[in-house]
Amino acid sequence: MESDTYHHGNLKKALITTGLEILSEKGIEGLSLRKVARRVGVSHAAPYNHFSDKQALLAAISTEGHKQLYETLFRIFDSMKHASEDILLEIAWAYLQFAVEDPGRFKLMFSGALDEESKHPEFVEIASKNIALLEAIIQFCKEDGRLPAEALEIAAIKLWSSVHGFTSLVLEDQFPPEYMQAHQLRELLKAVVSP
Amino acid sequence: MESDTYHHGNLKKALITTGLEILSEKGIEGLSLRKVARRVGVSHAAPYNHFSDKQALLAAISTEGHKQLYETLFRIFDSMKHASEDILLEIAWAYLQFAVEDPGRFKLMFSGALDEESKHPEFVEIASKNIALLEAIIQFCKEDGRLPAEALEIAAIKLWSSVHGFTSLVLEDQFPPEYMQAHQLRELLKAVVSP
DNA sequence: CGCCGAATATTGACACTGTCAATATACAGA
DNA sequence: TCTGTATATTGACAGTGTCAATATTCGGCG
Repeated sequence: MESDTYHHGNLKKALITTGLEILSEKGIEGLSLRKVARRVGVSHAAPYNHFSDKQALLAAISTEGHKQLYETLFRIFDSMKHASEDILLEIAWAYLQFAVEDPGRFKLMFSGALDEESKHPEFVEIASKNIALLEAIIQFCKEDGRLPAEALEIAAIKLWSSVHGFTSLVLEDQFPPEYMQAHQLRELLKAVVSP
Repeated sequence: MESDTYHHGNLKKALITTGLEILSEKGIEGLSLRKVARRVGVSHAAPYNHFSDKQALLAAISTEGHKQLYETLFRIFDSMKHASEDILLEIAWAYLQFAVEDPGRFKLMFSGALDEESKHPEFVEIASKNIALLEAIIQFCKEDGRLPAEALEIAAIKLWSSVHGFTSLVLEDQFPPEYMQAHQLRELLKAVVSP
C-alpha cells in the first residue's frame, strides 16, 4: 500500500493524518494546505484531487477528531461499567484531557474554523453518534429505572453543554489563573457535572 | 476629531470599530489587516503604528467585544432587579442572543483565534469584570441569605460553563436540527440554567 | 515665525497562502 | 497494446502578514 510512485496510493488518508499532525504541532493557524502537501511529499495542488477546498480538508480532519473523541469516551465508559467510581466525572475529565492534550484539534472541531460542517454527511453521522453515546452514559448512571426519552435528551444536552463550556473556557484562559492547576480543575469539574 | 488629513487622528479606535464591522459582515475568515486598513482609508501598513501584530489588533477587537457583552448583561441585570421573572434565564438568553446576532464577534472572543489573550492587560481586566458581574447576579438570585465566597465562585463557574457551552454548541451546529428553533432553544436553555 | 525630533503614514518588497488552468504521468480495462 | 480516466505536477494569479526605507505631519522650542 505504501509506495513512492507518481501516484501516491492513498493520498486522501495521508492528508488527513498529516493534517492532524501539523495541527497538533503548530496549532490551527499553522495549518496550511501547502504545508500538509509538502509534508506528505506531494505537490502543492495535489490535494485538490481529493478535496474540493481547504474547507473540505479541514472538515475531514475535524471528522477524524470526532471519531477519536468517540473512541476515547467509549473506552472510558466501557472500562467503567463495572466500577463504582463516578462515571460522569471520569467522562468529563476525559473530555477535558482530550482538549488539553491537543488544543489545536479540539479547536478545529468546535471553534468554527469550519463554516458549514453540517454539509458533510460523514461529520453529521459521527456527531450524532457522539450524542447517542452521551445519552447511553447518562441512562446507565440512573440506576433507578430508565428516563423517558425526552428527559434523556435534555439531560444529555445539559451535561454536554456544561462539560463543553467548562473545557472551552479553560482552553481559552478565561478563568483566573489560580483555578488553572490540575487538581483545582478536577474539583471544579466535579461541581460542574454534579446536578 | 474627525479629519481626512495625512494623520488620521484616532486611527487606533477606527481600526477596532471597523474591524468589528468587517467581522460582523464577513466572519472571522474574512477579516484581514489589509481589508480593515483599506476600509478605514489608510495604507496597508498603517496599522503597524498602533498594533505590533495582527494578533494585537484581534486582541483589541476581542476586548471591545467583551466590553459590549458586559454592557449587554449589565443592562439586563439592572433592568430586572425589581421584576419577578427568572433573571438567570434572561441573562442566559441574552448571552445566547449576543452570540447568535454576531457569530463572528463571539467566535473571535472565545474560539481561540487569539493565542495569548492573557498577555493583554486590558483583556484580563474586562474578563474578570465579567466574572464579577456573573457572581453578583447569582448572589442576587439567592434571596435567602448570601453564599460563602467559595461557593459563589463555583456557582458562577458552573453557570457560565453551562450557558457558554450551550451557546457554543448551538453556534457550531452540533445539535440535531430539530432543536434549533427559537422556542425550542429557549426551553432547552431553561433546563440548562436550572439547578 | 522657523526648525527639528517624534509620531504617524506611505511605498515597495518579500515569502507565503488558496485556487485554478494547463500539462504530464500512471493505472485499469478493452 | 491502446486508450480513457484517475491522479499528480507546474506555473500562474491575487491576496495575505510583515518589515525596511521613505515621506509627511505634528508639537514644542528657539
